[in-house]
Amino acid sequence: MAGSASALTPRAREVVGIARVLLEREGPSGLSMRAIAAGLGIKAPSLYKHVADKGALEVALIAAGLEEIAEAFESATAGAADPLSAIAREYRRFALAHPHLYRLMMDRPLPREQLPAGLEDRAGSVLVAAVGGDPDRARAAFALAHGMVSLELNDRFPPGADIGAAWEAGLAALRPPV
Amino acid sequence: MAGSASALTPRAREVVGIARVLLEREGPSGLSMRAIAAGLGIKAPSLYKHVADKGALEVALIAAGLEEIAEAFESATAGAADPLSAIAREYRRFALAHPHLYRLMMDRPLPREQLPAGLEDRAGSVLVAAVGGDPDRARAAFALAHGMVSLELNDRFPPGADIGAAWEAGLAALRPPV
DNA sequence: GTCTATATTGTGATAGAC
DNA sequence: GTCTATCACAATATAGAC
Repeated sequence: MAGSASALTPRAREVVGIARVLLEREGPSGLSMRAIAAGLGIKAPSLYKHVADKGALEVALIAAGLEEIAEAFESATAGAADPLSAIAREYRRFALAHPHLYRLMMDRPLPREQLPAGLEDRAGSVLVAAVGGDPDRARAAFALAHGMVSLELNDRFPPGADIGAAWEAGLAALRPPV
Repeated sequence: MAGSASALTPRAREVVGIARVLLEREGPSGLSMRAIAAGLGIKAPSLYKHVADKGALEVALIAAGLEEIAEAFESATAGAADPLSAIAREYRRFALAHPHLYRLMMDRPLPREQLPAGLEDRAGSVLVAAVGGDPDRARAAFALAHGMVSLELNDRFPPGADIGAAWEAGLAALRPPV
């Protein structure tokens, strides 16, 4: 069975909440079991009563991020005149607001079997619609967006670059014909 | 002074060579000073007679990769009818052939002050020409390419996806008008 | 549900002899 | 240019008491 979303106990939810704060504030090296435990005022071994291991904790963080993105896409495109631009805006906003979470979500294969069923498709289908129905075009748009934010987060564009203009150049090319 | 390419001694070049083999064969966790030394038949502390520290070693790996890409771009576009496609083909080939080196090169800010002067621009100017002269379009093309290979390397496309078709959809949109 | 104590394994790096 | 010995540090995770 794919998509067995292991239900979290309330205390486990607190653990994940602290983990997210720590990740976003200190970066990936701040995401240690010791630090998470300290954030809750307990000791590291106690965490293992609430989450199986560090991997399960990371999966919970990833799932939460994906859900946020899917929701943002859905509400941003509802009745939008230019849904592709709306999605792009939300995508960039999410990545810049949560750079460490974004990297945790993207810099590795998706743990598909441990994610709620259908979660991956939720954001995907909105994007396919926004480019006019062609899945290949949607994948190119996904790559454009992921490439843009990942280059921006890693400071890979030259100092004077107009990142907004680069986005617009890419979106103009991929926008569906009127 | 930017671009102070610290000249490597012949022995240092051997160290970097082994490091690259190890990185590509074992992944980033295989790139330890102990393992590199073992590959040369010496002990880890001896490495510090040849390279300042692990960071300098990584910079040397990154510079070598960038030079390979710049050369590939230059020879692939010389007299090419469709230079953008030629660049895309070389870019993807490089990333798929050296996935761990590619990630080492891309998943962090560029160490610009420690790189040979002009290296970053070499690949960049070829790309700007290939999209017709617009730097914003060139940055969108860069993002598309980086996004495509990074999603492919991390298995982020759904199982049935036609990655070649997604590339073509993106390139068709960014190709300069005839 | 929390604790202490501990196992296990790893890392990069330095001092100083030869 | 290489060695041995070692520092200093960090990590995830388990056992077993309370």
